Amino acid sequence: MKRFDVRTFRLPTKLGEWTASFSDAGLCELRLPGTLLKRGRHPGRVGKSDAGVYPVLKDQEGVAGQVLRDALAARLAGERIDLPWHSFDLSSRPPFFSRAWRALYEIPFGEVRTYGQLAAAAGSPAAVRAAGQACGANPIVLFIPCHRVVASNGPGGFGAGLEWKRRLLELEGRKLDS
DNA sequence: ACTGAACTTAAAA
DNA sequence: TTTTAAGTTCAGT
Repeated sequence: MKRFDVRTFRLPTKLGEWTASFSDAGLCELRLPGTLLKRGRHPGRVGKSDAGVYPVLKDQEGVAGQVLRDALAARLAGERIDLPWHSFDLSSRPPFFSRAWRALYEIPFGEVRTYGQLAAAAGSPAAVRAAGQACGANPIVLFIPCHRVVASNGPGGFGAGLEWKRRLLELEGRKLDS
């Protein structure tokens, strides 16, 4: 069976240069400026920037590309914009992660949940640590809102750095504290 | 095949 | 306040 190819693009925004990857099935990765895909797991982990290696996503890259550009710009401007779940390509991911990401997607704009609540929503109430894993492994930052999950006692962690978690929550009118 | 760590948590020591 | 056990996945050995 032919393996579909993945095309990666840069997306310059008012908040730095993001990176997006598309497979034939849809958006399979969206990461923050200054983060790099760590092979296998932990996309979004901090690493050397690879800005410049990929072409800039242009309007003529197709509907999916335009939709993503517009949605990203809108979100960074504070608008409540979501992308349809079916536009993501989350194939071949471990079962619990898939359920956790789906549960993340269900968290409304501007609201937050704890890792415990996420684990329960994903079907395994005791898998709180795994919930953290799933957040860290989230391939589509922002639109699968792993930034809306905080620890029961504090802010919790964030692969790309807590600065980003705070920034993304502030875009939704939330302060990262408690 | 095992072990430890990972964006945790609640309860026990 | 510190320690521990728990569910899921992956990296390292």
